[in-house]
Amino acid sequence: MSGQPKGWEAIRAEVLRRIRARDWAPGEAIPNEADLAAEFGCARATVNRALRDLAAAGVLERRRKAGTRVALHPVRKATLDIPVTRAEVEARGQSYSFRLLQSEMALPPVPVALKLGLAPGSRLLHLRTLHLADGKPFLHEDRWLNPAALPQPLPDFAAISANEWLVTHVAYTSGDIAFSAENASDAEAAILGLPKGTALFVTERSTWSEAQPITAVRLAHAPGYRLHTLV
Amino acid sequence: MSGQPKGWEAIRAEVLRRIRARDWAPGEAIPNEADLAAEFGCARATVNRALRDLAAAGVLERRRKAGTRVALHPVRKATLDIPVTRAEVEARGQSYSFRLLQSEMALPPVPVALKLGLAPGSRLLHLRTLHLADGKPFLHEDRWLNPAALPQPLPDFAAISANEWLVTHVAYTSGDIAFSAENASDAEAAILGLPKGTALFVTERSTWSEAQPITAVRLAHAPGYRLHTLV
DNA sequence: GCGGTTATTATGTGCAGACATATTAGCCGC
DNA sequence: GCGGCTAATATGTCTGCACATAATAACCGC
Repeated sequence: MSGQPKGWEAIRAEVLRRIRARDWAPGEAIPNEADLAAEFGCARATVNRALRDLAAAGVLERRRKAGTRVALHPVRKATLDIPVTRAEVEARGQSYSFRLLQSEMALPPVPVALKLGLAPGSRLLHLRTLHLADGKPFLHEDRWLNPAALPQPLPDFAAISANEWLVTHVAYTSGDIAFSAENASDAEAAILGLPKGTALFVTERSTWSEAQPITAVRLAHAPGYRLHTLV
Repeated sequence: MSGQPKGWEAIRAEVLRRIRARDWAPGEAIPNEADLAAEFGCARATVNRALRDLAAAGVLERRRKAGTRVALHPVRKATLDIPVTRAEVEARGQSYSFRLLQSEMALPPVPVALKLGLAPGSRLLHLRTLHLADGKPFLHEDRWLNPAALPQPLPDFAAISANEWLVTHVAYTSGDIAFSAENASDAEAAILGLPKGTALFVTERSTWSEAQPITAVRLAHAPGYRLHTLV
């Protein structure tokens, strides 16, 4: 009817405005696509694009035939970027380097083997790497790699960090990430040059390619590390 | 030419397969939309939908005229759900409760005032809340609220947690979240019933409605807390 | 009333064509 | 060779139409 918004982003903005203004209250159904298209004077596909985007953001809930309604619990979703360590350090304007502390075939600890779903007794490549920013310890990486799932030949991990090599040479299909806080053990404190017990920000990740486990890694960040995101 | 995939998801899957199979290597440009549409025997809009989705996932990078290329640094994006504390506790199958420890108008510390962009001397409502899971300390919430930006009247925050009331009564337009690890201070350790120095997982959030600051909050999680997500 | 089948409805997706817009590549004059 | 203008090009978006699909609502026989 009245429509002056142009483009699907304008429509998204207007719908969002109405939700925020409580014109359309949480849990309440909003007009269907055809009606909105008529009101805004655009094609239904354009309205669809806008509403689909809001649904992806968790603001709306849509079901066929049932229609579109304002989400009751705005499950607020944040998206995190998971960069390569080198890029992360360089983005802070610091110089990046790393030292390979250990590289050997070994039997992984039970939790790692379980998590990756490996047969007992499978041996993996165990890498421990210290990443440095401006020469100071930044991150301790403790990684288990499944050679059977990797393209051969493997590189010299003292020359290229496993982190970086994997990103450019192995495509994973799925994985999971967990963040937590831990007190530094004696050993880890020594490696990072910190007092024992210092609170470390820990990232644990495991990745698969199809059904094959590729790697499980634990990253212990030096104090001051913050994972930041906008919503 | 050959195309049998049907639907934009099939096209996305096929493109992804080629990327993973290294048919199209990282950094390399892939055929343009028109060519792919011809190959798959579908409309360009359908290819566009698939490629747009992969670009949103960080797998592809697209620029007008420059074309589409496989992302060099698969800046993997993970989406986090940020639930209300009550829902989070109940999702673990535990019973939720909370205790309001403090509620008073006060002058916020400088970092908080700066972060919210407040004029010096502005007074805010300071709330401290202990959230419990099965009666045990789960989360210590230290919140500064800007009453000027809130709908009146304010509720009794001893009866409904600020967390929950805000979600259902105040729509924010933007905000930011940061995660870090900190050693528990004496005071915080006492509140959470932990030894001093315990590593705490800390979430800091601030939110705005338009240009108005609404709230800044610091959440200190008891040990064992993990933020988890799939990619 | 009750259970199960059928019709209706809102969203999901597809197509072909058109125009908009950002960027690059090439051209031109100096 | 170099700076700046211009044209070419790939993506971004919109339209109007069509059909598919999922889920509800209506109906009907019992």
